[in-house]
Amino acid sequence: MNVSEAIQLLKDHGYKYTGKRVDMLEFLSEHDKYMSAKEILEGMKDTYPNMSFDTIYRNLALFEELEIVETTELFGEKHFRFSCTHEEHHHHFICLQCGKTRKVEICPMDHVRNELQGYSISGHKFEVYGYCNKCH
Amino acid sequence: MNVSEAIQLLKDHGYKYTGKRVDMLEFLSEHDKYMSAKEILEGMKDTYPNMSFDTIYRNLALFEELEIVETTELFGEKHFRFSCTHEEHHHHFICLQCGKTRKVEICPMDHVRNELQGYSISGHKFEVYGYCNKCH
DNA sequence: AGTTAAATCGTAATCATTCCTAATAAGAGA
DNA sequence: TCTCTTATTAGGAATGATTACGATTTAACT
Repeated sequence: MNVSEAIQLLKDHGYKYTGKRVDMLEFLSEHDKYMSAKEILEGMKDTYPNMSFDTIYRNLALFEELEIVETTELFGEKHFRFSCTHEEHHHHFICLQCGKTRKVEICPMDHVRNELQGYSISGHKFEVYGYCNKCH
Repeated sequence: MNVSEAIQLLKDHGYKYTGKRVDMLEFLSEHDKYMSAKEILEGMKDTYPNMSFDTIYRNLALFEELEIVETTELFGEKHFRFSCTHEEHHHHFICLQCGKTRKVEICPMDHVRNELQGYSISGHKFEVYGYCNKCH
């Protein structure tokens, strides 16, 4: 997934091409880490000083729906990052200081399905938290 | 962990024995599932019709600190359940309908530490979501 | 250029959680 | 049992993230 693909995806679903959406996508793409809505709004300030929270939240929700971004809950706030791969299922190590991530290759579900036979499984979450080399 | 042990733990740490705390502990213990603060307050209404949110949240935070309860985020709200074991590290399958849980024996961290050598790991989260037999 | 529906702004509303202050009650000691 | 000290609590106000809404603007199509 990159910015062009994301824009194409929006078009394919009948959504309009707007400067704000492109800017948000570029900002997300450039910053390879989990960010809060406020941080993303802050990052738009240079180009769009009056961008409203409504626009941020609405577009992020749209991006999430189209799987352009991945989300998680950190410190009681929803955080967003540009989807690092669109094809492969994966998990993350997340730095609690800077929000940067590192892919974790292993998926625990491979080992768990046997244990939960008969249950209807609709999803799972596996995240490792800590501090990256720079923040440690 | 049971109610008596929890009360003893409170005493050992210099906290007072109050009817409200005991009632909360009993309610949590009887309901073997994740519940929101509101649900727990609702459950207290019979015995303590005027119990305040402050009391609920303050005591739940205390219980969490003493590891009497386990917590997780569901549907954007913090949820609480009586700690099912105090000794062993474990994870849960969680029913998104009723909140009931089932222990998952496997911990993915056993397989992940090698992958993340050099990182400072401070925690992790692994939860499986779905619907239990009754709710399916 | 004109039309139309989507997108956006600015602000108000919502909802979970936290904070604050006066009143209450538990535990310790006399 | 009585009093004193301090933790606990009720009630309501404050906070902070997120959502909703009416008015205005703008992208996309004719």
